[in-house]
Amino acid sequence: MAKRKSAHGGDALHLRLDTAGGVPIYLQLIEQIKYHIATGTLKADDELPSVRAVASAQLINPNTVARAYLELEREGVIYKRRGMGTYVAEKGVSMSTEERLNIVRNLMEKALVEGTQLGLDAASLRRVFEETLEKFSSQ
Amino acid sequence: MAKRKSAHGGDALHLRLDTAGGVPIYLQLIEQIKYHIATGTLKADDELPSVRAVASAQLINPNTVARAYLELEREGVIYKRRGMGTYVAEKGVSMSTEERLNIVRNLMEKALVEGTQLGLDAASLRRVFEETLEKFSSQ
DNA sequence: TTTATTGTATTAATGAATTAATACAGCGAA
DNA sequence: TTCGCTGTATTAATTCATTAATACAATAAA
Repeated sequence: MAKRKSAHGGDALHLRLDTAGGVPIYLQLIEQIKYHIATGTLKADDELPSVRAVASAQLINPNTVARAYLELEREGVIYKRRGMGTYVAEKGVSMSTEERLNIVRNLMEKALVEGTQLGLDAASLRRVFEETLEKFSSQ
Repeated sequence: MAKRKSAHGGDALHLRLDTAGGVPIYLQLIEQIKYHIATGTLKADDELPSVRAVASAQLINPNTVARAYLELEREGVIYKRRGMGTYVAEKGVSMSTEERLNIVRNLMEKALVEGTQLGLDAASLRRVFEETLEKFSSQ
C-alpha cells in the first residue's frame, strides 16, 4: 500500500465528544479546540489533526469536522492550507478592543447571573473566577 | 366591557426580544427574567406579568411565554398559582454546593476561554469580572 | 505523472426545535 | 353562578440545524 508517512504532526489531540446529550458535535469540537489553545496545549502554527483523522478517530463524518474547522477559521483561530493541513493561527485580532470586551462581558454576565441565581455569594464567584483563570496561559 | 382591574401587579417588566437573530424567544425570556432577578429588579414573591400579558405586549404566542415560565419553574426560579399568576420564588436550593459550583465553573470557563482567545490579558478579564459582579445584588 | 494526502463543495436525509392554533381547567370577585 | 382573569394541554405546521453521502480540487512526495 505504501502509505505516505504523515510528515505532519497533528495527531493525538485529546477530544472527548458526547454524541448524545444534545450539544452538536461541531460545537463541541470548536469549544475543545479553543480550550486547548487557551490552555497552551496548542500553540501558534501547531498542526491540527486532519479532518479525516478526527473523523475516523471519533467515528463521525468528515464534514462535521470540516464545519468546526470552517467556523474556527472564520473566527481567525486557525488557518488552512489545501493539501497541507490546518494550523493554529497567531493571535491576530480583527475586532476592536471594545467589541472583544463586549463578547466577554456577555459571557461573564451569563455566568454571574446563573451563579447569583444559584445562591452563590460574591466570594464564591470570585474564587471560581480566579481558579478558572489560573488554567489559562496568562498572556 | 367592565374589565377587571388587574388586582395583581406584575406589569411593565422590561423585556427586549429579538425575533430575528437566531436565539429562541423562550430562551431570551428565561435569560432576561433571570437577569432581572439577579439584579434585584424582581424580588421574591413579586408577580410576573401573565403569560397573555407578555404575549400581547411582545406580539408573540402565549405558549412561548408559557414555555419560558415552565422552564423557570422547573429550575425553581419561579412558582405559579393557577388562576392567580406567576411569582418569583425564594432562593430555595435543591442542588449541592458542588453541583452549583460546577455549573458556574463551566460558564466561567467559556467566558475565559473566549477572552483568552480574543487576546485579553488577565488584568482585563479581572476587570470585566469585577465590573459585572457589581451589577448583581451581592447576597 | 502518479499517488496519497490535504481541504472543499453540493446535495439531501433526517430529526429536532420552535412556534402557533385552539380548546381546556382552576381561581377569585361580583 | 357567571365572568374574566389565571395557567395548561394537545396537536400540528414549519422551519431550521445537524449530519451524512459523495464527488471534486489542491498540494507535496515519490
